Amino acid sequence: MIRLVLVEDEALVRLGLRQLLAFDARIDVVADAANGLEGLALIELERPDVVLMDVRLPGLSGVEVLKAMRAKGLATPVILITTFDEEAAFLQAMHAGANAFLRKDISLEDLRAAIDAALAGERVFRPAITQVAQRRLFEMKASFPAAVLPDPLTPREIEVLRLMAAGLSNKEIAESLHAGEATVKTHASSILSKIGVRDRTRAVLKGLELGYI
Amino acid sequence: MIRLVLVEDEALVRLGLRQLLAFDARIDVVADAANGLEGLALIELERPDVVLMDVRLPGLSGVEVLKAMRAKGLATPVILITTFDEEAAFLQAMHAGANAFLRKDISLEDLRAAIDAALAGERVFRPAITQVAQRRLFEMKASFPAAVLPDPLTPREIEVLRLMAAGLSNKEIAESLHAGEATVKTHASSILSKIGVRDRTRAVLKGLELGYI
DNA sequence: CTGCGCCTCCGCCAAAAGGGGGAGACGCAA
DNA sequence: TTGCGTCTCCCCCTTTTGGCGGAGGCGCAG
Repeated sequence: MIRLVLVEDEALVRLGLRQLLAFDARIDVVADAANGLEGLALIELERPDVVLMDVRLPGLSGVEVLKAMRAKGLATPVILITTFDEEAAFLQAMHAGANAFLRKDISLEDLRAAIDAALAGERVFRPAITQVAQRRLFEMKASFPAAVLPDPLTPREIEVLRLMAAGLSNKEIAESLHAGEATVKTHASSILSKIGVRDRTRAVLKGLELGYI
Repeated sequence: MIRLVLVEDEALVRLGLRQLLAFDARIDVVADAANGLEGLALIELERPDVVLMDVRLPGLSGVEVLKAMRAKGLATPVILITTFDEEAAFLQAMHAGANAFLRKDISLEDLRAAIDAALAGERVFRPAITQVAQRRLFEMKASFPAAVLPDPLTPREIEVLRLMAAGLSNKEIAESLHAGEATVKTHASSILSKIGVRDRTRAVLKGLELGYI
C-alpha cells in the first residue's frame, strides 16, 4: 500500500484528487491538509511514502513546505501540482528537490505514472509542463542552478507588490507605507527587474503566479 | 430523483463536485460538460431538473449559457458557482435569472440547500457571497437593474484588454492589432471607464474577475 | 433615411511609470 | 571591523499612460 499525504487548500480539488486517487487501489490517502503548515506537520507525523501537494497554499507555499521537509532531512518524494504553468515556481520546485511538477488538468494515468516514478526516486516533469519551462530546465542543467532561479523579493518589496496588485499608484503606495514616492519607485524598479518583467501589470500577474500575492 | 447537469471545465473540480453530489442519494448527475457550448447542448438534450454550472468556462461563459437557456425558453433552475467573488458576474447572473450564485468553497449543506431552493423556484444568493455584492443587490432591487450592470466591452475592447493582460504596451497592442496607437488608447480609455478602474493594472485584474481574460 | 454603436484616428496635455546613477543609515553576520 | 543586504531618499531623464474633445467611415436596426 502506498501511503500518500495530500495537501491542497481548495476543498473541491482536494475531493477531486482523493476521488482520482481512489481509482488506484494501491494508494491510501492517509491524511490531507488544507494549508502548508498543517501539511508539513502531517508529513512529519505520518511519514508517508509520497506527498501530493499544491504549489499555492495559504501560509506556507508548497515549495516552502518542500524546502522545510528537505531541511529536516525528509527525503519523501514530493509531487507538486499547480493550476497554471508557473515557471518560476517550477524552477524553485526543481531546485528544492521536487520529484514531479504537474498541472491540475492531468489525467489519472499521468498522476499514477508520476507517483510510481516518484516512488522509484525518479524526477519527472514531463506531463503538462510548458515548453518554456522545459527549455529552461535544460539551461538550468547546463549552467548554475541558482542563475536561473528568480531572485526572491524582500519583505518590503512584497508589500509594495501587493499594493501594486491592489491598484495603487506609487504615490498611494508611499502614503500607505509611510514612505517617500522615490522609495516606492526604487522598490518597484527592483521588483520588475527581479521577476523579469517590464511593467507593473505583468508584475502583478507574475506575482500572482509566484504566490507573492 | 433529482436530475442534475454539471458544467465545469476543471476536471478536478468536476470530480470534486460529483463526489460532493454523490453524498446526496436524491441527486443523479445525468451528464457533465467541460465547456459552455457542450453544456448548453446537454441541457437542451437532457432537460434536467437543475443545472450546476461554473461561471467561467471556455467558450461560452456560465452566464452566457444561462442567457441562452432563458432565451430558448428553458426555465430550468441554474446554480452558478465561481472560484472568486465575482461581483459583476454575480450581477449579470442575477439579471439573467440565475437561481443561486455560490462560491466554490461551499459546504455540502450549502450546496444541497441551494439545490433544494432552486428546485422550489427560489433564488438564493446568501451563502458565501460578498457583502458588497449583497449591498449592490439591494441597490439593484431599488433602482433600475440595468443601471448597476457593468457596461459590456465590445469585441475589440476585449481583444485590447487581453493584450493588456499579456503585458503589451499600447504601441505593441497597436502593432499586434494592425491599428494605430491612438486607436488603442481610445479603446484602453473606454475599457477603464467601462469597468470602473483607473489604470491597466486593475483593469487586467478586473478583466480576470469578469471572465474577459 | 436616420440614428446609433463601433472602429478608426487626430491633437493636446498632465500624470505616472520606469531607467540610470548616487548616497546615507541600519542591522546582521562573518 | 568590514562587508552585505535592506530600506530610505535624491537627481535627471525618457517613455507610457490616461483624460479631453473632436471627427470620419461603416454597418445595422428602427
